[in-house]
Amino acid sequence: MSDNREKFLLTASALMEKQGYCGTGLNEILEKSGAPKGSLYYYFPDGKEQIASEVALRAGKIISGRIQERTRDQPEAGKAIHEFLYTVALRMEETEFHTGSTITMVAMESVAQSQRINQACREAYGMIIDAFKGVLLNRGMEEAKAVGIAEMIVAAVEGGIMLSRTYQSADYLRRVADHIRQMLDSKIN
Amino acid sequence: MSDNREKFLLTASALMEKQGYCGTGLNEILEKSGAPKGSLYYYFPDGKEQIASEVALRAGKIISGRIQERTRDQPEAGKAIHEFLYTVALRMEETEFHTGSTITMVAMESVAQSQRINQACREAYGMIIDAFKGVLLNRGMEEAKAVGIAEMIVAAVEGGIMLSRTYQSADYLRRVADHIRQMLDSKIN
DNA sequence: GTCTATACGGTGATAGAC
DNA sequence: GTCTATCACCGTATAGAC
Repeated sequence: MSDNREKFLLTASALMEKQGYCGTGLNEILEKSGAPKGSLYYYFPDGKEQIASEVALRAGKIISGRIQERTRDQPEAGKAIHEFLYTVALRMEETEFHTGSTITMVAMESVAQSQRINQACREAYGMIIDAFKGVLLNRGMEEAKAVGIAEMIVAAVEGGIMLSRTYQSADYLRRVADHIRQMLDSKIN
Repeated sequence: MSDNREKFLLTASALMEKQGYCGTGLNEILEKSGAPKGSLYYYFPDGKEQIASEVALRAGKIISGRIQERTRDQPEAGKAIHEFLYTVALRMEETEFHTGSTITMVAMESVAQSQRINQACREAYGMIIDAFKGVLLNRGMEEAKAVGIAEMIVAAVEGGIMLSRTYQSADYLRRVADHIRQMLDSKIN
């Protein structure tokens, strides 16, 4: 829990979110973090692979945490998730669309690169799916149905983020959010 | 339209689909394609950037073409798209999940890398969205509605492919396909 | 915990001969 | 059209001093 370790991981997250795993060099992370060069392999003895794994897990924790927090006060599932996704869209605009896809960036490359990173990405996505599932369960949806719908939400949202990133317009994600809300409202039957 | 140029582009497509833009080296493409080393910058004077752009555009053409062909004989939109997506799922299983995401792989990295590649990815996604839109229009859906739904389909499918890739299970994509069919059938009202 | 130095292979790209 | 040689730079990782 050292300060320099934390600084390093934070910078690595930002850079990999923007450029991906292969596109981000250790030297670049070192530079931008301002962390001491000598301590890299002290904190991360397994090198880049370990760093990327921790970046993915960290993102999974943060995002699932945000989902829980920001949906807490809204009793309707559709409205709660819709509001959350709109804040994500806003954040994408504020960060020049270099945000909202840490896990995706690392996950896509990991399949051909590293078993360890791939496993971390699975766990990270698992946390997010579980978070959405929790929102649905708390509003009275039955377990079996909630898992499937939570997966659908994650798929649609990740795709929407990807389109928004490519076209540099958060409206793709917003339309996905609108559709999800509409779907959830109709599923209440 | 030389043979060696074609060989080269084909190999580049396969490798970038698997490993992404930064993760794929020109030397690797050269080796695996068997194309002559000396002709790389003769066919692609703008280097890697040009290659990736052509890879993305090529993928857009191929995929949109497949959508048109394989949905032609099925009069119901929901069923047609569902069947198409199931063939994609099958193909993912057959290729160890290194398939179905050429544009996505290149697109995610391109935003921070190259304006030119990014533009090519927009056009490529445009072709795919148009292809799905065409399927819906041909079955009688009105224009304005069709664009939005086509975008939703692409978002959900891309997200589903990404989850399938990460978890090495085509069932994520299949569940997305099931959901899309259900959605389209209900939209007929 | 942090530093410096360094090893070693790889990267995209270019020049000039044939 | 293709080849070879070569460029300058970058990548990750390690060793050993402090």
